[in-house]
Amino acid sequence: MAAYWLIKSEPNVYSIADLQRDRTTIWDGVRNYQARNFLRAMAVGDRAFFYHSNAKPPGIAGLAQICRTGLTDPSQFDPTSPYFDPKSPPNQPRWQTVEIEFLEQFGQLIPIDRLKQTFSADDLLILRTGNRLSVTPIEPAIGDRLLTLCRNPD
DNA sequence: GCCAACGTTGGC
DNA sequence: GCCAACGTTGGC
Repeated sequence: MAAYWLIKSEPNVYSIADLQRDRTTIWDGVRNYQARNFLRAMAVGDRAFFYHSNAKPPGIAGLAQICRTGLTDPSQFDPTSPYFDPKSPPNQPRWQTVEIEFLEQFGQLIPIDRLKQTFSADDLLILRTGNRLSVTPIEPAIGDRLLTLCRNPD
């Protein structure tokens, strides 16, 4: 049973257009244990809403699919990476992640205001004020409704 | 630029 | 283990 997730990215760092261009990417740089645990729980075939944070306006831009799981995030061992973690033991890496592939970019971005009109903070954890988790789960029924909204916003 | 809401760090 | 200080995220 494929699950839904929501992943956040600042579009000036990595956008849905970048994912479309690359087709796939390793979702590196997550350095929060709760978010990492969600990454560990992902399965191939799960779908992730791609949210643009720190954008004007912020909102859901597209959809991706998990295509590989259980990867060791290579950036934790790269001293030149902003995500370098010198405390991560090489024989027991702290940070795992997944590879995602582009599925679609929605015809228009679904701004956070629209999400708040349709869903509660219990439905979508990103709507909770002060929430900083970059990876969050979405219940199947909510995900179905959200996908319908994203594809038919008008 | 402001600030709420965390997570992390480090002294004790 | 406690907790104050600090840093970060991210909407507004």
